Amino acid sequence: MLDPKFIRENLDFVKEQIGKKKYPADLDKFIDLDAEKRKILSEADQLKNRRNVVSKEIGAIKKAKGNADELIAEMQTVSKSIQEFDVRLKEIELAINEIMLNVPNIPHESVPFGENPNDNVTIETWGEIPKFDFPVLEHTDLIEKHKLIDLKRGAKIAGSGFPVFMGDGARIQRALISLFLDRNVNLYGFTEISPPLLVNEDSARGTGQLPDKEAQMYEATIDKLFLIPTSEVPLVNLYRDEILDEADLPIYNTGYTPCFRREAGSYGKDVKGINRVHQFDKVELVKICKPEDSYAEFDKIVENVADTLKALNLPHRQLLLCTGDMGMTQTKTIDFEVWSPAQEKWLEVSSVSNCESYQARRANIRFRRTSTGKVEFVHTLNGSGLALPRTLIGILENNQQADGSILIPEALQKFFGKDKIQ
RNA sequence: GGAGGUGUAGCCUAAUUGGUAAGGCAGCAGUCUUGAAAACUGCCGGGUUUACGCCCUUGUAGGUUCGAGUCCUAUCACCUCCGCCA
Repeated sequence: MLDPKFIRENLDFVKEQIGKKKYPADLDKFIDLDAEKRKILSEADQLKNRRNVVSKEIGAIKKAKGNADELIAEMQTVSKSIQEFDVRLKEIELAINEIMLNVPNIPHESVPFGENPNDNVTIETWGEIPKFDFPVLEHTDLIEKHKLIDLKRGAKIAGSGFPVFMGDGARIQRALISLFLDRNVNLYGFTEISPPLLVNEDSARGTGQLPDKEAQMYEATIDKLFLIPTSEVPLVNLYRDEILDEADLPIYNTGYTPCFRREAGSYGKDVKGINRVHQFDKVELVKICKPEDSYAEFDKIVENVADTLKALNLPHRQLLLCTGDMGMTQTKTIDFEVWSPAQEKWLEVSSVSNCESYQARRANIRFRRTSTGKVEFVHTLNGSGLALPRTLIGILENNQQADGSILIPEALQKFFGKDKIQ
């Protein structure tokens, strides 16, 4: 959510900026409603003040055994007016809220304008794209050959897109999770969090999954809970409706969770194997910090993620997303993509974003600045570090050998327990 | 799932038959001091306002009332006991 005051005072600028993203919003209507709201609020406040003052008088008169019938009669009509104002106010606030929840965040000045993914900018490419002197197998073949993942049985017990990891497949998943968490905690200073996998409606709204991405989430309707599409949701909502101490910032949280996504619109080649699935594992990075620090913290997350990909020796590139390809809540996003030699394309394994105060405003996460004593919204950032399935594809495909075996990256070996799959 | 109890600001604790949230601790600033402690003064939930001020806040949402921490309804969290359960 954007600052209503900022919109009011910079209407043209905001219109221009959000026009660069693909989310329509009726800001003119907001301006009208906002003006009406403030008018009514001030009138209602005056009446409430009158009621408070007179009610006190009535109390004093009653105590002195006097007659307050006239004042009480007046207050009856005043109270009725207040009630009418409050009803109208609630209607307006509901309407404003609906608009505001659909106004996207304003892109950072460093973000390139663009219509679609073609306009994203590659800012760094790392590693050598491997050359093979034998026919390259796709990950779908490799997982079958080594019995790492059983897609058919997964489809049987749950549905298409619910892979069953088994044997070395299950083990390498566990190894990757351990590697990621250990690095995030020991090298980058994050605190490990193991959160609930289901969240309530307020949490889903707090991080911006509702109302924008409702169709992407599985819902436990009887209990009004949502299966998390990313641990960003619980990791940020931990602090919902809180005022944090300045001394506690920045907060660095990392968490491993399964993630659940309905992904209704996907089809075709993209979903082959484990390229895109309904349930997958991910280790997430979340930061809560002061506004003036968020872009430095953003750069640090990007560096951390790149560092981990290098540790796995995975050829990858960084993309600065253009305005048209960004999500609603972000001001700036850098995607990390790993090279798939069999599919001959780049696969997204991480997305690092700064939400500035957008999520904080929605989720009402603030901090008290010691120097001024004032309460301000925090900035929130998140990044994957990393998502497992495509990272696994990268490892399997890039490290395959002529004899069909797969070498395990050195950094992963101590977690995996051996140096190859064969 | 059943029964009972408890929710007041960071923490602890008051508030008469309904009369508009008292106080303490911690914390922050200042005075005093060589420095510190102690003592004293002010601040010490949120919003809004240049400011004075005003509005909101007793878990949450409603209701009754001129007026609700207090009465009524619903709901949530925690504690105790019972049941079920990895």
